[in-house]
Amino acid sequence: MLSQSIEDYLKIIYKLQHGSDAPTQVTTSLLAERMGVTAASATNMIKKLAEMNLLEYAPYKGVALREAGEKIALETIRHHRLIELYLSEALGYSWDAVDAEAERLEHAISEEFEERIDRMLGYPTIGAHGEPIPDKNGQIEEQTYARLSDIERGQRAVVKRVSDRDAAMLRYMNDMGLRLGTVVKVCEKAPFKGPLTLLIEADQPRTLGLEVAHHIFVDPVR
Amino acid sequence: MLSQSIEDYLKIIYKLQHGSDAPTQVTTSLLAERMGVTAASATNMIKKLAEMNLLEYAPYKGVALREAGEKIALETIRHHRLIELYLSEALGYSWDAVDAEAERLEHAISEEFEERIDRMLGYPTIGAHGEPIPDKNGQIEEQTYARLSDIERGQRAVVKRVSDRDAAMLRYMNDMGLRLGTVVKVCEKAPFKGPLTLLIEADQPRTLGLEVAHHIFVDPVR
DNA sequence: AGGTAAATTTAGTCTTGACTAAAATAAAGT
DNA sequence: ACTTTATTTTAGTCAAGACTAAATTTACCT
Repeated sequence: MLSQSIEDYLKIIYKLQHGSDAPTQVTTSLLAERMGVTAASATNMIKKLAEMNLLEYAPYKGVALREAGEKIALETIRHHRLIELYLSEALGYSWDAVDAEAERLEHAISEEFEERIDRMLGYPTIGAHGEPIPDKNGQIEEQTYARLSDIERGQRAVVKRVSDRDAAMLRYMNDMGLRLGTVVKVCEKAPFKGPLTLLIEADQPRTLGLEVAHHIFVDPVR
Repeated sequence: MLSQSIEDYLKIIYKLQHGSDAPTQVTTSLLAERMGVTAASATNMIKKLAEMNLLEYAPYKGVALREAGEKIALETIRHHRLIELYLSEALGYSWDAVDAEAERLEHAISEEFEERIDRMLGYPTIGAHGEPIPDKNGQIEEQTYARLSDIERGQRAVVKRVSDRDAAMLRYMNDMGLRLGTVVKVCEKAPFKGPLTLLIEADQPRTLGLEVAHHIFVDPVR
């Protein structure tokens, strides 16, 4: 059994490698920042993980997962996303609360638990925030969506995925009526990186800052 | 936040102090054995817990929980038993599998999780193996039942609680048709600590070793 | 190409919670 | 009361995973 810490490092490296704003290199400091540790601590762990053949390590350059490391990362991500969805569907958790809870539970559940909630949820492939859920074999279907901030004026789009990095932002989106599947229309785009004016479903027009719109992924309609 | 290890020590001390076969003293070696560590390790932890005012420690004599320690123990036990019941009721876990899963989950869940499953279960007071579940304030109603091994020949009784220490034994009881609420009648008691012959509900008579019968707690009927 | 700033690694510590081996204490029998 | 045995504690290690401070490497700028 691998430590919680190791699973977290691998998971974060995977996300950095495959995320929507994926950096060229997964650097020590980036990893340290996401893990909430100092760069020195991250270096230590990286060396250990490289020793275990879980990742490729080029000192001063960065890291990349090896196959074994990616497998563990995907298994951990699968746990996380299944648990998030379960908390939301079966226990009535709100959008912004599932991540913190899943963060701890993902390391504590057994294969049996994973299988049971997977079955109860009907073998889902999309998580609570629209993320793809890796299957039991570690297969994952990465989708690429447009950012709401990049949608043209007048265009309509369906919310497909949101960033789960900031709970407060999720709460804000939720309060605005933005959920997965919500249809929005971009009415205005203020110049100089100004806010968008949106029509959310058939509601009143609302304005939304670019920063938030940048974290909402959509599928343009028609 | 207290470590998982500390919660486990406190929980085990509580159970040793209040269990059905409660020893006069909770000794270092008993605690070490239940924790699966050496006596030296247990001594270390005991000293630490005494330092934290979580327990009373008389070197070479034994330990007893102080109020603060008991509170934590009961909170941990509450988590454990609510999770066990949830696994069994909501996720279809078998009797013998819930303990191992709850052992890890009990340290990972939040207050919100506790409250949600508590509500979903209808604020239960009895756990999956018949144990009382402490309430949110740490109030617990300890019940004392007779052991099936002590029931007189000819007497009928209702299964109220079973020991959850041994998963294999739980599986065996389950296979025999023994559940909470099951009515049994003691038909025979073989001499020299021999087995019992039981009528389980309206089924065929079956024999049951004293060792197992010792771990089944019942309420005599009429 | 040289110099500086930023990023990274190294070196050495700390805490937690385990371990073994040895010493100390308590209990039990004659 | 003394000796033997079992239990408990002390002393000293170890591994994991964090930290700070110092040294090193890279990258960038003129």
